[in-house]
Amino acid sequence: MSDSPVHSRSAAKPRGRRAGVQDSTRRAEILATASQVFADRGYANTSVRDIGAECGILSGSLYHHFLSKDAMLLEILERSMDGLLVKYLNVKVSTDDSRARLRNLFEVALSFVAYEPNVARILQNEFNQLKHIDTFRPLLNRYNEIRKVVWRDVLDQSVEEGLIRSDFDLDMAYRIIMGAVLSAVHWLNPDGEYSIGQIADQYTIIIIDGLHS
Amino acid sequence: MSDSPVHSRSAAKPRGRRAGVQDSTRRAEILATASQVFADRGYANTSVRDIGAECGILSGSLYHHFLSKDAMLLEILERSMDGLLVKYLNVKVSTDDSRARLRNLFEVALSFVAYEPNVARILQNEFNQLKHIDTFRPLLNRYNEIRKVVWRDVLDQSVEEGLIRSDFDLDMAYRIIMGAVLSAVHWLNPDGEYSIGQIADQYTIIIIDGLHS
DNA sequence: GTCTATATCGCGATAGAC
DNA sequence: GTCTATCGCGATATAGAC
Repeated sequence: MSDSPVHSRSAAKPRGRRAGVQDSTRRAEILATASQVFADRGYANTSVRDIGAECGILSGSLYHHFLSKDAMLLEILERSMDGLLVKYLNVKVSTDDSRARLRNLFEVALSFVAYEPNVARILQNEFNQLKHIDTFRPLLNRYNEIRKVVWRDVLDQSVEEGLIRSDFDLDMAYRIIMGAVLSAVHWLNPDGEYSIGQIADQYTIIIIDGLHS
Repeated sequence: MSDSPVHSRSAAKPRGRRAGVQDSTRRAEILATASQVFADRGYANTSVRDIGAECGILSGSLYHHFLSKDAMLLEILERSMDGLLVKYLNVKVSTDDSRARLRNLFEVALSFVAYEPNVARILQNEFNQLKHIDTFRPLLNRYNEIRKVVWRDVLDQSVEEGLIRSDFDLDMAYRIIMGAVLSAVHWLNPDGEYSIGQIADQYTIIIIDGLHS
C-alpha cells in the first residue's frame, strides 16, 4: 500500500497510525480522559475543545490522534465491550454450579461497572440512542452477543439444571436482571461499604431467593 | 372575537401567559410533541428547529409560548413527576396488605413507564446529568420525595410487617428495585403480551419470592 | 400566534507553521 | 505532536411585521 518506490522507504514511520494501530500511551491517555468527560457531561454536551482542555492540549491537536469525535467514542466503547465479553465467556465455560455461574456473571458485570465506570455510564446513558446511528452499529453486535450467548444462555441452563423455576418468562427475567445490574452505575463504589463480591452475593440472593423473610 | 369596539378592550387577551398559566391546548400540544423528540433524539441533540418542525411551526414561534428550550423540558418533567407522586402517595395510604402495597407501587411505576414513555425515557437517560444543573434542581426535590417518602418508607414498613427479611440492606434493595423498574422504559409496551398488572405481578414474584424453582 | 430576518455564539474539523 | 488561525455551519434566542 501507499508509496514505497524501490525497496526503501519501508521503515520510515511509526506515524500515519490514524487507522487503528495503538500507541498504548498518549492515545490511551487521551481516550481515558475523554471517557471521563463524556460520562460526566454526556457525549453531545462535550465539545472537542472540552476534551482538549482536559488533556492539556488544543482541540485541533486531537485530530492528529483520531479522525473525529465519533471515532474516539467508538474506540472507547468497542475496547471495553470486547474485554467485558471475554470475561463473561470465561465465567460461562469455567463454572460448573448453576447458582455459582449466575453469581459470577453478576460479579463480572458489577466489576465492569466498578472499574470502568465511565464506559458503563456512557453505555447506560447513551447506548439506546447510539445504537440507531450507523457509525456505532458495530457496538450492537457485541451487545447482542452478551445478551444472547452469555446471559440468555446461562438463564436457560439454570432452568434446565433446576435452579430457576420453569414458569417464568426468561426474556422478561433477563431484562429485569440487566436493569437491576446496570443501574449500579448510579451508586456502586469499589471502595464502598461492601466488596464487589459481597454485592454480587446480594444480587444473587434478591434475584434467586427473593427478599421474603 | 378580538376587537369588538364598544364595552371593549377589557377581555382582549388570553395572552401574556408566559409566566406559567396554562393554555391546556396549544401549549400542551407543543410540550407533548417536544417530549417525544427529546426522548427519541436526546435533549442535547434536539434543536428548537427540530421541535418547531415537528409542531409544524418555525423555531422562533416557540418563544411566544416558552421562555427557552430549558423551560420546556423543565415544565414537561415537573408536571409528570408531580402526577406520579400523587399516584404513589395514594397507593401508600390506601393499601393495607404489605405485599399488595409493594405490588401496587410496581404497578404505578410501570404505568408511568407505559403511559408516559417519553418522560420516563428522558428521566432514565438524562436525569443524572440534569440534576447537577441549577435550572433543573426543582426536579431533585420531587425525586427525593419519591425515593424517601414513598419507596423507602414502604420498604421499611414491609420489614416491620414481616414481609421482607430484616438482614438485607434496604438502601441497596431500593436501588436494585428501582433499577429493575426503570429499565422497563427499554422494552415495556402497554399493548404487548402482558398487561401492566401482570408485569407488576412478575416484578413482585422476582423481587419477593425470587426465581428459584 | 406565526413568520421574516437576523444577531451572536460555539461547534467539529482542517491547513500549515513550528 | 502541538499550536495558530480559521472555515463553514447550525445552535439558541430576539425584534418586529403581519
